[in-house]
Amino acid sequence: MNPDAGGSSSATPPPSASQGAGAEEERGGKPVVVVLVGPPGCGKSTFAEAVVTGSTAGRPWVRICQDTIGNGKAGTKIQCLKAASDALKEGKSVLIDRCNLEREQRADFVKLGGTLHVDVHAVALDLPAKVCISRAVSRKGHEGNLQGGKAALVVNRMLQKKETPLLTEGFSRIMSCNDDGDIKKAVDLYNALGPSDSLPSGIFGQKSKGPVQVGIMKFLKKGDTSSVEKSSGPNITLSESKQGQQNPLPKHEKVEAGITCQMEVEKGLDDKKENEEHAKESDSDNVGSRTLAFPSISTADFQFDLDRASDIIVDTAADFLQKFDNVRLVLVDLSEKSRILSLVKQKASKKSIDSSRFVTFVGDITQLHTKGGLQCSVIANAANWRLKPGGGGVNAAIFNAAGESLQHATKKCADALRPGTSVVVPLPSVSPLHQREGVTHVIHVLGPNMNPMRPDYLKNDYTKGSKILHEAYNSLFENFASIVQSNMGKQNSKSGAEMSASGGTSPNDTKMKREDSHGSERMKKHKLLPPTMTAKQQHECTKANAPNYHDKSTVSSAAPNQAREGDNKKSGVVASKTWGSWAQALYELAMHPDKYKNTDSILETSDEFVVLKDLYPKAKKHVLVISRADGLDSLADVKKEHLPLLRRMHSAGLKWAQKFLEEDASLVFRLGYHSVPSMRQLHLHIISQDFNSTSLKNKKHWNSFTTPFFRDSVDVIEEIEQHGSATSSSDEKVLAMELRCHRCRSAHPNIPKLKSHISTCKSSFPSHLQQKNRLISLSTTMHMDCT
DNA sequence: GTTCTAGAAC
DNA sequence: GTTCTAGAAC
Repeated sequence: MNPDAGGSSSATPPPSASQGAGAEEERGGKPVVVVLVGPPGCGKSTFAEAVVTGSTAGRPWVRICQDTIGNGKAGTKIQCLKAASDALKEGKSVLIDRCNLEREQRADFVKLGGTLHVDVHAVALDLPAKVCISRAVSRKGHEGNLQGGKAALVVNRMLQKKETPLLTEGFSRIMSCNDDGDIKKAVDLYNALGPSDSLPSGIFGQKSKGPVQVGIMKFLKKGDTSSVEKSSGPNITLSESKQGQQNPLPKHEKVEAGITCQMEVEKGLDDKKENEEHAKESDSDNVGSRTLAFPSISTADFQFDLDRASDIIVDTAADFLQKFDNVRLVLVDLSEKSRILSLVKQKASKKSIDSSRFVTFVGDITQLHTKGGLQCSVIANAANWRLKPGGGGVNAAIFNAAGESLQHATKKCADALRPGTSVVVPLPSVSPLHQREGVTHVIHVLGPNMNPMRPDYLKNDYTKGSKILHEAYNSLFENFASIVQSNMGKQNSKSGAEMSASGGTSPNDTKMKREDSHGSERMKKHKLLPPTMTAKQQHECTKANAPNYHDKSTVSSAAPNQAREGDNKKSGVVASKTWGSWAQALYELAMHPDKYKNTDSILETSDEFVVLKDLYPKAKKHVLVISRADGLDSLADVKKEHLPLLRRMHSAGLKWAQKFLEEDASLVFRLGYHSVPSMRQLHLHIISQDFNSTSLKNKKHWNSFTTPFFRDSVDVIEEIEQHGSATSSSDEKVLAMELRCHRCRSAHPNIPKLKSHISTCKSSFPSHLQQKNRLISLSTTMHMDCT
């Protein structure tokens, strides 16, 4: 408290209510800034128009639309700010009709409101992505010229970056509309808003999408005994647990000091009566709902070192159990001889972990209740990155046991996972796993992969691998804790109120809780979901844009990726390469060529590769031979074992070059790979050397085909034969090099001049290219035919 | 004044 | 990815 500040005259007028009111009276109203938040196709403009034209209460409204602000054409944010400022000064309320999905994009409008002492509202049009996409795709004559197939891409990309508006940004009111009904209600609300009326502050209409995570420490952490009864740990006797709440284990789950609970021990539970009794007791003390059963992550198919893995399991479990009382972890493996179980058991006992709250269990994770007598409401799945069933092991077993409903539920929650993250999927009650085993939640976890045959292979880098495995378990346990907390919140509304009240600064509980859940959503977005476009989004994008499997020969859009990589590093997830949304198209095609077989872009399909015309050809003839091997994304992944594949891809490329030469004998082809491809899934370019194409537009396009960035297929094959890998790939710096003719090597100041030059340059190709069949022309193919 | 590019925005 | 535009380059 600075007495000077309090006593000083209003050199800088504080945004006090009285001052604001005085100004309003002068202007005869109380303007407001309404920042619309939503992707293209969400109906922002319709909303704004409806408010502007439908106002029944006399409030003057101005729609500030960035798509039309420049004399009917798209303008800048600055123009919008200026227009908004002018309107507000005239006492008019404004609707900011631009996407405003990211905090930074809307910050200036919030600031403007602050400067002019008017309330700033956010209206988030949170319609389902597919609704926005389909609207954006099908609309005609859009002011911002965003329609058709590209709209899908744009919407998807924008939604990835979406940051839910927060009160802490400076909004006095945030309203979420989740469907057209909500939107109508919001329009009605603003239409009925008189010039001097104001709307209540706070957050309205937000759907709670997941378990609340913020505040969980307060709720479960040791030391906060107000809402959680402390576990008494291993010293409690079984009889004392009759009241249930205190002992995390029911008496039927006989946990030895050795902490391994084997199925044999539980055989007696097959007795129906006892089972019923068990179930009853479990229900009453609810231990099942506080138990997580999990398989060892990454140690099966992903071949993670068992010794290291067991250390990490014990470490993360110990940390977790120290932080949270009243929860139980069960490490499950099928075999009695399981080495990971025995290692974990050993290390856990050395570390003196509470053996009643961390147990190892031999059995089938999908039959813990019926066969093992264990009640575990939450089970973890060692998932694959696409969250798809199959593949064998625990993943296949869980998806099989849970039935289709798990697949559907999973799709609703997430589309893909990055190594080191997990996602909670509430298991529908129709699922056999729910009905039979009492599993209410499955948490999919993706760990690090040390298997060269699987995606995201870490090449035995255990520094990275261990970090990711740590992350994976931490993420799993945190998500588990959030489920427990959410359950307890449901059971005990008093505790929930305590949690909110203990938030302290919030004027009302509802607001606080909503903000919390909101924070949790953000956390979920940043931490749990993959930073790149989700598989579902990709799918929808592909559907909307098919065929969308063009090759992107530039890296011009790498910036957002890099930013996201930064985020990953922060959260401990280290990715070798982040593939953007469009970068997935070839992968999608390679995995499911049948889906696209009716497009004329696909020239040939085999078990090993797909040949297709590049959607944005950089020359008269430009096709791609795409490998269909999962996990083989670029030259960096190529090993000796892939040589036969590379040779066959080369042959396929040659065949197509020859076919094109039959049509146009003047062409010359080069076959090669980009050192650093923009799209995942290894693909070989077959490109004619005329570079006569309107799609070749910039320096990066040009340099990606005419500098050492382009790696001739023959050289790649030779290099792998000799060294086992493609070592001499050049980096992306060469893409910024000066523009030189690929024939005479003359330099040119810009793309148009260069293109003009190459259209007439008749120089022979550099001698280096004329060797080893790097160039394919009629003469070379004739020669090849002879030999 | 016109052309071109880089970067923002979609 | 494409479109658009401000400002650099000519």
